Amino acid sequence: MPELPEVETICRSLGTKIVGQTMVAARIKNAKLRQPIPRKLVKILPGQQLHRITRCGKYILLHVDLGTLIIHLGMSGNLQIKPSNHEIGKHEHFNVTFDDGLALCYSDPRRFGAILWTEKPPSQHGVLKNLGCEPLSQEFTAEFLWQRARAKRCSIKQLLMDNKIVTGIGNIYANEILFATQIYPLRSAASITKEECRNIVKESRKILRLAIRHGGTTLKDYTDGKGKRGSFQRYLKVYGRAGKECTNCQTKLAMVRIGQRSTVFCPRCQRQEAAG
DNA sequence: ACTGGCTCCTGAGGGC
DNA sequence: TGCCCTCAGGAGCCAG
Repeated sequence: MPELPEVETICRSLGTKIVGQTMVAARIKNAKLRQPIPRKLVKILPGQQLHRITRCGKYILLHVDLGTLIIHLGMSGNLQIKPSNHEIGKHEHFNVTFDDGLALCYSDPRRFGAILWTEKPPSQHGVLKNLGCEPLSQEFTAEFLWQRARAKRCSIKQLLMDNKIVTGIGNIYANEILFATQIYPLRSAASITKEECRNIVKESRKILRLAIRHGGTTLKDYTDGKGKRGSFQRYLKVYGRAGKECTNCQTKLAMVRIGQRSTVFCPRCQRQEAAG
């Protein structure tokens, strides 16, 4: 489901409700996710206070007394706050209840997500230690992107979706960023100029920030921690619009598959050869 | 060391 | 109505 703006939105919506609360119980209904949910969580979480909720790429980190819960939502995962006596949903594989009568519930129909536990600094955990830079951080610069891109043989779109280089950009936002920068998605990453990198960095920040401000993109069932839908889907210019008119030049938008993912672009605005 | 392709899983939607 | 096929917001793994 979620890319950076959706994960960020979820973190913000959860924080106001449960940070500072103490866990009283943890339940695992179906441990079978991408990696099994550690059974020991049922024993070790009760009694621990939730201190902070942070985000690392598309990972959500719940910092408690003795360690950190690392949560990934995969394609269809969701985290929501519900009353602790709520009816357990069909795909609600895990939940934690707090001392004030609320529960944090993890649902994931496709079970591509993950719930992990570490007692070390989370940045040392295998899923986090190799993550690239945050696109909204100062570290993400034209120079950084250009240096990484020139050494790669993949397309620019795959580069943007490579979490070891930049974290948090998935298929929707990669499509939107390339449209905004008028770059043909199949262009080789190595052919992207420093000026184009500057533009990619600028537009990435702009699009991701705007998406966060609108609570993320709800295509089907994504909601934040309080069950509220996002509205950034209204601003999507290419994703999900194959065959429709380009908002810029009215040319019919085209679709190709890159690395098994649908890629929508404007054949006129995002020309294969450099403009000019 | 890279790269592309496959895979995990469920559900929705289209065509027949 | 129902069956079959395709597609879906992610990312780890493996062969080449």
